[in-house]
Amino acid sequence: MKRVDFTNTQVASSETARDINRGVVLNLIRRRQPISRADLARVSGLQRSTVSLITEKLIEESWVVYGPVGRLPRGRRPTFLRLNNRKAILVADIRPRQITVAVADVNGRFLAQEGMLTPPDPQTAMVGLSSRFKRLMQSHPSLLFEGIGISVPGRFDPATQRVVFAPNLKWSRCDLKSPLERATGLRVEVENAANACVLAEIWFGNSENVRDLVAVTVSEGIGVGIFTNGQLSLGQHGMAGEFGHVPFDPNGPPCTCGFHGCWELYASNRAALRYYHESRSAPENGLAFEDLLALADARDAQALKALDKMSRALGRGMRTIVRSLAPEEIVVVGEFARHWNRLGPLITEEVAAGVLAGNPPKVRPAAEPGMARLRGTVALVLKKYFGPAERVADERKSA
Amino acid sequence: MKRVDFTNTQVASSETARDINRGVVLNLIRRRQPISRADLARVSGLQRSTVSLITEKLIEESWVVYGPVGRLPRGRRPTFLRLNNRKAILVADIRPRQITVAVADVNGRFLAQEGMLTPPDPQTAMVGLSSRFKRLMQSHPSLLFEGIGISVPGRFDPATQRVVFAPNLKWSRCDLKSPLERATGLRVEVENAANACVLAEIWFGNSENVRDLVAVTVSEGIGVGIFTNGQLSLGQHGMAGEFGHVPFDPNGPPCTCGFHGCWELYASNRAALRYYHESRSAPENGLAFEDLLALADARDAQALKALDKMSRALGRGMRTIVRSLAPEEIVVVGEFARHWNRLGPLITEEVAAGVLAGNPPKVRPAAEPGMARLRGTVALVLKKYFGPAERVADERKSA
DNA sequence: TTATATAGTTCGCGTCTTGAACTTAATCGC
DNA sequence: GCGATTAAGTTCAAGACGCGAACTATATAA
Repeated sequence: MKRVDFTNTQVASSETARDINRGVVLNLIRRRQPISRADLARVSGLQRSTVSLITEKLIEESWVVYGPVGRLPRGRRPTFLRLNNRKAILVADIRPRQITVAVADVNGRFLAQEGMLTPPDPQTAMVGLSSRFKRLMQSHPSLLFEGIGISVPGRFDPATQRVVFAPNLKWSRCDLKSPLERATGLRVEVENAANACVLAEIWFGNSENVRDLVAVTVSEGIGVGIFTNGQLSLGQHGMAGEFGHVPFDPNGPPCTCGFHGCWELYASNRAALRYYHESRSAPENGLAFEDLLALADARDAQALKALDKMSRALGRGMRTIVRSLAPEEIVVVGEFARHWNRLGPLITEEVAAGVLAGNPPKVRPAAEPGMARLRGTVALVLKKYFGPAERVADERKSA
Repeated sequence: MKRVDFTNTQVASSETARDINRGVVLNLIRRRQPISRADLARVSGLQRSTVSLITEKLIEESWVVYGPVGRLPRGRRPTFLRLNNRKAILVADIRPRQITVAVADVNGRFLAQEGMLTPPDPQTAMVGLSSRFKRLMQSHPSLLFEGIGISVPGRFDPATQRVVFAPNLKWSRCDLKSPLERATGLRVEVENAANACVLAEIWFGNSENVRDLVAVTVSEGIGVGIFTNGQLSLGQHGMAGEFGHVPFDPNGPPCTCGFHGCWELYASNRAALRYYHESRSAPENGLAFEDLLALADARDAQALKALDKMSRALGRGMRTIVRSLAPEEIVVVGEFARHWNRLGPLITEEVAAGVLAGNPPKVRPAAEPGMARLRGTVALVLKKYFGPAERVADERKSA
């Protein structure tokens, strides 16, 4: 199965048009399934005949299957089409402490899921991941596995195909792709967790037609994924989005990155814990962020105050994102979002108060915070087969 | 239930392929002229026959003309093709104090240029611009004018087609397009000055194959233009790039934008003047930035110190750009760049010292700082006819 | 049974790129 | 000079694709 073809300047032929239309149809089926060919033609603007030919191929490639037959007040009944949920993706979300491995179908639904502790070195991790992936493939013999997607708490350099910056993970410049590809025989895609969250929102969330969106992942640190002009923005070495290490207060304390006063020192889970301990003027103990959330659940005043302070810092720092990127939406991913009813308005308020002109962006929690990373990596793999979720409108003039 | 717009998915046909190839050929001619059709075929990967057909049309549309005949050690001599320099664009660069109006040919060369003082209100400005444009068209009867490009020291909202944020210009929410289009009969394109500088570099500079570039314009304030994935990133309301109003020191002085400690308070021309006066512990007099540069020319110690300080602040603030966007290049536009030999290294040093991982971006002055805005607006108009300067490699699967 | 409405297919046509064959035009060796 | 060689540029049939009209299939309502 061919995938990409990089030539000097990208020229087009009839096949290019076919590929584009194939992507349009496939993505429409994905978003609006079940849908009839007649509706696909109406929605896409393609001819019914063209849609029939394209879907015939998609069915042949087993991306699409026939669904139920519809009912109409008059006329022949439409045959609905939908994605073939036997097409599946293996995914893994690597986090500093734990790795989650899962099997997902083409619709981003999870069919199996398991966890493992994150080993200290990438080699051990790759061995563990390989065996789990192989086991999952064996235990789901009816599925058609199309690839593997990995999300990492760091930046993945598309040029060198390596993880290059992961301060909260101790692995450095490691190659996660080739060992897994060799072990499983499947293509492996790796992406930063925040970027994965962006894809989750764009592919499986309600932001289908949003062209400029930013995802902010809040955990130990802060990661940001940038989606602009309908595409992920990666930057040199895949380093775009390190807003977590943009200075929030230049006179602030030192950060793991080697600099001072980074945003994530004020607005991450660790920051909230620090605020909590400061307010009790007690030394740091082994309290985990999860415990702080539990205290907040129990309406502990100091825990709530710490979360409030963290949220305000989060909102304040987002002003930098708004001024630099002006996204339409900011999606927040993080355990703290469990208290969105209380904390969301604080963030929104800080963001809105800092807008220079125009409407403030819509700030909202992720559709399914716990699944965002994993689901995004499903999209990461599917993107290669489906084409972009949104096709950038081209403003060329026709002579 | 709201009605969905069904025309939003962009489908392709043979004509789409043709348009893409037309753009590839036209841009190749632009960058490599004079060039033979045989070379175009070699470089593009298209067939010689296809190139011939495409160029025939381009010649018919008078975008391209025959050039001199080449020489080869053997074989038939190639006929070189080049852009028709009778194709022309009218451009204007609106700045807080002065507006520059010019005629440029398709290669970005200027054939006429004149200045006017910026009127206090947009209406008067539009009247003045219209009459100058019409006069320039009349005085160049042999040229084929294809459009008008305007650069403004503010943000242009593509949705409403209005200037929405221009704190250094007092005009608010003004429509520059329709009055000029009515008066001249030509299509008008408006864009922010920093974005125009980006286009100047990408189209006419040496950054042809750069996919992630940022332009920083330094004058009264600081403006930033973002180019990522081979496209300008505009954001909601065209507001992307307002790094000038990202907080540099949250405890700093108030800014015209209503907030405190913005970067441009520390790294703009105004900041340098302030540093100069502070060092002399003298009150602000009518000294213009141009005068400060003249003092620096004369090696005035305090003037140089002020510029040094401004440059270091510039470099420090660029760390935010590097961390958030990770561009391959940062292009600096501003009068101060006249002293690049001294100030450039200071900026580069501050930027390089703040890199989290990977190579630091190349920081360099604009190719032709004085012409960048104007030349960029030429590209702004041409882009509509030529298609994007760089075609984004598409990673869709080919069946 | 007939009229009407809708889904989906078939097929000829136009557009575009391809690639081989062909024409044009130059140099070089003899 | 003259043919061999080399390269530029053109011509043309073939192939791929989307279009759109005509056609088939299948439903409801009168």
